[in-house]
Amino acid sequence: MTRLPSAERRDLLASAALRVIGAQGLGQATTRAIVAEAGMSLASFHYAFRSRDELLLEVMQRVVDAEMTAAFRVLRPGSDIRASITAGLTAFLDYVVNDPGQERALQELVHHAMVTPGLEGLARAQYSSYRRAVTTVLVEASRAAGVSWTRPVAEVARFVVTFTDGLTLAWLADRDTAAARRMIDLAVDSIAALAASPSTEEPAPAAASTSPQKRFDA
Amino acid sequence: MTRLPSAERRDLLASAALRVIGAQGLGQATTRAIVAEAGMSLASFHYAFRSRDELLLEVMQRVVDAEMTAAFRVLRPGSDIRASITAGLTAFLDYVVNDPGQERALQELVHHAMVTPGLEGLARAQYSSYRRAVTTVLVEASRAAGVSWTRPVAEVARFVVTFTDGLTLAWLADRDTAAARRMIDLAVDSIAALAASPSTEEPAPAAASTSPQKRFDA
DNA sequence: AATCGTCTGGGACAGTTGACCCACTAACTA
DNA sequence: TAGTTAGTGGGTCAACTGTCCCAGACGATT
Repeated sequence: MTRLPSAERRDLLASAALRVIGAQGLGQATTRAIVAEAGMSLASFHYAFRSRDELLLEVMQRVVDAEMTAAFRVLRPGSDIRASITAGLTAFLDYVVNDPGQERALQELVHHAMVTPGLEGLARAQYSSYRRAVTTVLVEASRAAGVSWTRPVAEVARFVVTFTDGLTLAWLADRDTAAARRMIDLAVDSIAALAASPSTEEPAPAAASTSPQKRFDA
Repeated sequence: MTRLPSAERRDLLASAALRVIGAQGLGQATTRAIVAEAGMSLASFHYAFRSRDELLLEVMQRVVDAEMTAAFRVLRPGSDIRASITAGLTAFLDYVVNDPGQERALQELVHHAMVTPGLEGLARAQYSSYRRAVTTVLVEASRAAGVSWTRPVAEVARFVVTFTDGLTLAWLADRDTAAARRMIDLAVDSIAALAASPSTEEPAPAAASTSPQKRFDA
């Protein structure tokens, strides 16, 4: 095998681990399976990582980054808030459909973190950075469309993440993309109902209560 | 250990396995850990089950049943569709909060089924029976309230399940019950927006408002 | 009471796993 | 060139895992 700097080797092992976890589950992601996927020997593994747990930690951090940069990068906020939301959710679904393993791995790693002593906080952190990314997107989208959210943006962001998580899990289980797109349609209505135009009194589509007339910006 | 009929022993082992999986994850749910939790010997395990996989299969089927009977049993459809939805979702959240391990175990088992050859269909089946149960509840609730759904009930059911899954995952990760209840408020608006009184062509005016104060009653 | 099938406990076994060690090689440096 | 560091391969180890076996104990039937 060619000689590689340690950092790059860690990279290779982490992405190999991600592939194995996505395809066969965390339980099958043994050090041997991972190095086989990466095409190196066991010794190289323990040269780059002190232990399997250390690798898993690196994989988790890496996945969150990838998720945020890749899934929401495509968003192009426009003047129509509904179109923006649709585009964002559709891009997310496409991302999942395109690489189901990564998403599967992500969820399995979250579960792993939840039950592993010392890693409990990681699941929480993963989620909070996840929501923060969505919050940024939401603020940007509402600004571009000239609307404001009728609930705190953090709350809207949590709602969006709640939906995408459920969407992901369902799609991973039954791979019904058409049904997933129908869910996006419904979700768009729900989320758009939380946006109100401050200037013109255009009634929100369908009907959801925008009872507290208080507006939340950024 | 006292003498037990085989069926009851399978029962004991299955629920012990469920507890172990919920508390420590599927990876730690070894045959030894399971029999220790159940308070029996290894031999008893292989007397009741041919293999660990067979036990896991039984656990999965059992969990779906428990979920459906326990989580939705409490629903008492009333004349107000919003109240019915709120009650249903709140009951579900309470169920999760009350026994987080079971829900954690459920999700982990779904992931396990998704990557295990021969069990791929089980994840799908689990979801479909899950949705069927929700469908039943929705039909009952709309009938009691004298409203109809503006989208196919199956679609509404999928929407509800999508939401509850996302809600569950988020709560398991950060245990923020107050935030979860706020999500329920938002979801209730979204779902109620899909119900229309058949007498009027227009969707329900959503006179009921989202009051952040009434978050704590069910 | 004798017998037989049901059930139990302890122990054993082979395979797998994470971790590690040591001799070896390639690249860089002085 | 010689020396030093960074990286590698293969083999090894103890621990753990799922599974199995066997000697025996219980309960019902005869």
